Amino acid sequence: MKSNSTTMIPWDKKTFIINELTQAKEQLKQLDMLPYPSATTCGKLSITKILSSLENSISVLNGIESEGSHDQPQMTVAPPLTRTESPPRSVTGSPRSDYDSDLKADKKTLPRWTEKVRVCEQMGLEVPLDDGYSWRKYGQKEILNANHPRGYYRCTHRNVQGCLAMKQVQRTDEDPSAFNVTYRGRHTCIQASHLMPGQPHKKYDNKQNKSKETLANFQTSCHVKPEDFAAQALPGTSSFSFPSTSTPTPCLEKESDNSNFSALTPDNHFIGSLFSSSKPIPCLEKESDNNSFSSLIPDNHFIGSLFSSSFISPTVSESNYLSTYGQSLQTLEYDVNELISAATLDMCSPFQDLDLDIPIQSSSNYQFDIPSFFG
DNA sequence: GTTATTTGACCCGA
DNA sequence: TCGGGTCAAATAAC
Repeated sequence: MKSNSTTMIPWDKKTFIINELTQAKEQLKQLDMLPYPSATTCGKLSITKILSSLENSISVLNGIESEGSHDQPQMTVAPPLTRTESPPRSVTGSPRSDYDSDLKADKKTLPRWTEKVRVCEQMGLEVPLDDGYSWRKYGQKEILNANHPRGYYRCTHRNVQGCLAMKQVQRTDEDPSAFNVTYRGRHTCIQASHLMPGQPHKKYDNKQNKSKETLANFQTSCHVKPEDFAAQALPGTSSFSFPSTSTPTPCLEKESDNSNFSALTPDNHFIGSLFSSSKPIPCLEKESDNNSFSSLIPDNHFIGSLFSSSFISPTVSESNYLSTYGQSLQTLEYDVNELISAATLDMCSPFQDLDLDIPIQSSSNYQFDIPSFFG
């Protein structure tokens, strides 16, 4: 299990990151000034959110700058804690085991954050789609003043690997297609292996076939330049489209207080999902209630917040990473690519976690080499 | 047979 | 006392 308490950032790199974040912010501001066609209003919103995320990241880094040693400033990235949960207990009231006692102690300090997940009604989903982890439902409860019950889930590998991750899922009253998902604790299990490219989630084997077809088509026929992405996002340019597929790829929208990405093709199909081999992605909207998680992600993943939802757990699914990577290409171009390169060189990169060989070049003529990327 | 889900009951904090 | 969270037996699904 990785450390999630403190993270050290060399002083010169921190300054560099601040500069790069600032540049990225300015570029996004310029993009934000451009008019958007109606089909890309989600993207417009995303830029606003990204700007917010950048500003928060910069302010946090500046905050570090003003405190402590300049040689080795410390960035505390531990997420905010809530202690609203009563410890587990046995029916008899007696401790069940030392293991459970440990769980009891650990659960008091579990991080907690909430995301709002929206599913497309046309998908016919009754619950938010799998977030890449395996969950086991252990309870459901009617909640006072709520029209819908709250489901309680814990990590499937809780008993085997002692993973304390849990989540609560509750449909919102105001929007039946939206769910509030409250996570507690981070995964310490080895689910990353289930999520590596080429190893689809077993629950979605059938549904993945068409996504794989899409991926195959995409791999064999696309070389994507950042300017291509930009062109389709900007008005007055020819629209970009991916190879046709029999599977409409639903849109995905992630929101948080600090970051937001929507990578939508002209017909509102989510680009990132084309990078995903694990499962189809419904129209999701994730909205974090936790500010600090967006900018400061444990394990030095804070930079990932620029391109992802509010929280990236250590073993986040590849679809999240891949899709957000595509989004980064689409929206941030040169400066941010350079920023990613710098940040991932010396920090614990989410891409490194996934052992992905992603070529990021500091060139305006950069070509996203899909075959080698997926090779 | 194994694993996951459902659901009523129990426990605990506010 | 009440409401939220969890347990665990029963049931369903694979």
